[in-house]
Parts: sequence; C-alpha cells; structure tokens
Amino acid sequence: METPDTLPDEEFLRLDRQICFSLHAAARAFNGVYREALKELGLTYPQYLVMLVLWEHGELPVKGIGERLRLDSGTLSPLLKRLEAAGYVERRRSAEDERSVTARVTDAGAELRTAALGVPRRIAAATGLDVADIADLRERLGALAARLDGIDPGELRPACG
Amino acid sequence: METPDTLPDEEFLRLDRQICFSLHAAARAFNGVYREALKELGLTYPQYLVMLVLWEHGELPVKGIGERLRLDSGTLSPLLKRLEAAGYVERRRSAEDERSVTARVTDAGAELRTAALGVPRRIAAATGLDVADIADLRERLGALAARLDGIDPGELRPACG
DNA sequence: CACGATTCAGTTGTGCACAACTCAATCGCG
DNA sequence: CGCGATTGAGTTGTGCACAACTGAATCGTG
Repeated sequence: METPDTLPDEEFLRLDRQICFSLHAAARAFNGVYREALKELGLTYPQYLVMLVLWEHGELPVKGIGERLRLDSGTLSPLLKRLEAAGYVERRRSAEDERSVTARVTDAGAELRTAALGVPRRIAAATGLDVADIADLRERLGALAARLDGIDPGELRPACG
Repeated sequence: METPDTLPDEEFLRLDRQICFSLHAAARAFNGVYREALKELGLTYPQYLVMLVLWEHGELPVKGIGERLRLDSGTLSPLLKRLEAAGYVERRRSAEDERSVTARVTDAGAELRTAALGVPRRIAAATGLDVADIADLRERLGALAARLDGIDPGELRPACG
C-alpha cells in the first residue's frame, strides 16, 4: 500500500464530494455568468471559446481547434455549423488535404470581436477578482487538467494501486 | 471608472481565453477521470454526485438535492429516474406535502456505497495531489462559485460599468 | 503501383445543463 | 372560507460532451 493511510475511506468520500462539487459548480457558475454576458452577442459559452481561438489565429482546421480546446469533432462539427449559420464563420475543405476542413472568421465574425472586447472586462469587474488571482487560479487549474489528462486509465481500475 | 485600466481590452480577451479554457478543460478532465473510475459502478459523474449527497443524508427531497448540488428539477428529474431504474434510489411523494418527492437510497444503493469507497482514493493516488492542495483548490473554487452566483445579471449588461 | 493502416470530419445515440413551460398542491391574505 | 400567488416536480426543446461509428482521403510499406 503506497497510499498513505492518513484518512479513512469515509473521510475521502466526504472530501471527494466537496472537491467534485466545487469544480463542477464553479465551472457551471462561470458558464452561467458568461451565458448572461454573451446573450447580446448571440453566442453560447463554448461558441465563445471557439471564436476566441479563431480570433487569435484567423483560421484553423477543425483538428487545430480541437487540440486547443480539447474537443473532438463530435462536439465541434455541429457547433461550427451553428457558427456558420450565424454568419460568424466559414468552412471549406482544405485544397492540400481533402480530409481537412478549415474554419475561417468572416467579416461579421471580425465585427463580433469588437463587440466581444467588453465582455471579459465586465465580468472581471463583476467578480471583483484581480488579474493576479485569476492568473494564479488559471495556472493551478491548467496543471490539474494536464495531470488528469495524463492519467493512464489503467491506474483507475479497482485492481491497481 | 472603478476598473483599473492596467490592461488593454485585447489583453483582457487573451487572458479570458486562458482562464475560461482552463476552468472548462479542468472540469471536463475531472469528469473524464471519474467517468473511467465510475465505469465499474455504472454511474455517470453527475449521478455519482447525487449519490454522494444521498449517502450522506439517507434521503432528501428533490429540492434538497438541487440546493446542495446547484441543480434544478429539469436536470434532476430524469437523472433520478435513471438512478431509480438502476435500482439505487427510490422515489415517493411526500405525505405531508404532495408536491414534494423524496429520493431514498435503496439497499442496492447502500451496497454501491461500499464499492464507491475506493474511487476517490484511487483518483487521489493517480493525480498525485495531496489532500492539502486539493482542499485549498476546493476553497478557492467554492469562493469563486459563490461570488459568480451572487452577481446581479444587470452588472453584465453592456451599459453598466 | 497496390493495399492495408491511419487520419480527419461528420453522424448517431446517450446523458447532462438549463430555459421556459405545465400542472397540481399549498400558502396567504382578505 | 375563497381565491390568487407561490412552490415543487416534471416535460420539452436546445446545445454541449463524448463514445462509437462511418466514409473518404491520405500515408506507408512492400
């Protein structure tokens, strides 16, 4: 048993409820605040995330968006279709590789960026958190996510230690 | 202008992409790890959260579960129906208030708890994070969620400062 | 060149989150 | 008591997340 037995299983279960709930609830609360702020733009929170990376890069293949946002085509395909229907994004098959589809920001999408500029500032003001705090939290969450994504599924099986 | 203009809007947008993504990705990565660990129990992550609060309280009205997990009936009703179909939970109308429905852990649900005891320990071992770290992160996320939930929607409207 | 393996986007099916709604039970005030 | 307002669970519809799959394009190796 390499796991230090400083806590009984019962205690682990209680702590687990707390951390699971906190992360889950914080993510949904964040989502809710953005949902409200993004209403005027007609974007959902995940659509906003996609637009953020597209605004940074101008155009990206679906795969590239997926790598940056940790999302697969099953999520991105319909989402991009909706962004295209809204007129913010254009999709076209790549000429070099017919398997690949490139998403590009349209003029309307670029205009949307201007309107979106005020969103994070308003949210930062409403939360009252300062930039350093946010940046620190971001780093810890990023490290946590990286570690979680790096876990071998076998480690979670009952038999393994 | 109470917001200090230490950063241009452009910078805010870039930082926003980072924090939004981090929280979003961390929550999904967490979800994924639990999805794997909970496979053997036949539970999804949100179902596990519901079982955790039910294991603590034995039985709760739907409203009580919703308050503890920040979920509404639209999410809980079908979820509890699935837990009932799996045999882990029983639902019955309250005698005192016919509007209310109480969810109660069945014998099979109680057995499931025993099987679930190992889950958080395995995950803690796999992540390699120590309890103090987790507890600290939990507190910060809890505080963030509380602040976000306390925001007046009006604060997020374009016109307001 | 040929052909099996891989890669990429998209589809299908399941479940969660949430808004908007229905409907019955309960509450509260006149 | 009577009746409008509120409360509680449930339903419906939309969108996201993800597993499992399809099908076409490309790659690699013989």
